[in-house]
Amino acid sequence: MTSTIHMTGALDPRDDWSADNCPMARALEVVRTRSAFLVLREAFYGATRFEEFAERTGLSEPITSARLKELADEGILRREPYQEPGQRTRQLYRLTEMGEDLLPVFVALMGWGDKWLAEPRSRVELRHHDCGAVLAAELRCAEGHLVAGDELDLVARGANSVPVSPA
Amino acid sequence: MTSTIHMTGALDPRDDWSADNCPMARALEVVRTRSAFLVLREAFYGATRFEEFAERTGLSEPITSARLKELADEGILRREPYQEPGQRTRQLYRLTEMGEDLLPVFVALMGWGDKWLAEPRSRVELRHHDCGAVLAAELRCAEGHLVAGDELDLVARGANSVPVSPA
DNA sequence: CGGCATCCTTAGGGATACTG
DNA sequence: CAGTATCCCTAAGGATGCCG
Repeated sequence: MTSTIHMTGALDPRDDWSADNCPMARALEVVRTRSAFLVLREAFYGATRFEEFAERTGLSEPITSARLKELADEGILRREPYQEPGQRTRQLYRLTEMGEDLLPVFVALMGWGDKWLAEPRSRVELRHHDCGAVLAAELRCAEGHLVAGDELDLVARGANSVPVSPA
Repeated sequence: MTSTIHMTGALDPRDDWSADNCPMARALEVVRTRSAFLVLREAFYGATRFEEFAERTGLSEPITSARLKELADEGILRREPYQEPGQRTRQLYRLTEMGEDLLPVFVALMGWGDKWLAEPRSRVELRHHDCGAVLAAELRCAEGHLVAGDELDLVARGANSVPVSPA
């Protein structure tokens, strides 16, 4: 099979979708830097305090600080004040719903990395908590069909005719 | 719900999985730069010739050249010689199976970008060719269950007991 | 402990010019 | 058309030091 995405309709979707208006590109911007990725990964692992982030990511404090601030400004992390007795008020950083929604991106990355460049093979994997089975990110349509790589069409939003591939 | 990933077992999986041995981080390395992402996106759109890549991505030729070479070296693109009459032999660049397998990553990015930062809203979407329904990247386990963000366990590979979350 | 300011090094990427 | 080589600018990120 070939995973080329078929394009249909009058306009070349790339014209609408290239450069700044591409949702993939914009999403990638959020995760793209090594530091942002590491901070988010540790957030998924449950880190909440500044020092946890700095220590677990291995990032310098200035970078950790900058990334936490940016991610909070973008709405991906939420600051939550806390106070330990005798200490001043500090901030916790938690994933917002927007941040949690990044999980499929991370799982997709993990699946690909595990399959294709796992040397040395990671000794760790993600499982479904309820049944213990291994996780994967799957491509499915709203009808519930598993979608193979050559069954994608890129179409104008809202068009309701079933698109016909030019190929 | 919270999407914190539960960690189970004797070893802290992060110790095995942090830094260089993290499959997510390694996967991200491949797509991370703006140029690599754009080249891959156009490959999914069906670009094969050098000039197509340079033109559609808007990247300079040197960068296009470097990225095509790197992606080919990494096994994500494959060079394929072709010759037009009277011309010297040139190369086409096609996605390998390894490259095609990146599709869920792109779809996951797209879904997130569409949901959370689509302003202006993209007028384009991905559909299932056969039924016309909109696509999404879903988290499912090998048993076929849809997995919510708080139902993940990070466990040592191959452990066969159903893990119990410490939380 | 939880940060911010400063400085410096390196990697990403554009412009331009050149080659087969 | 399909690239390379060179040069330069900018952004990512570490080290160090300071401050509440």
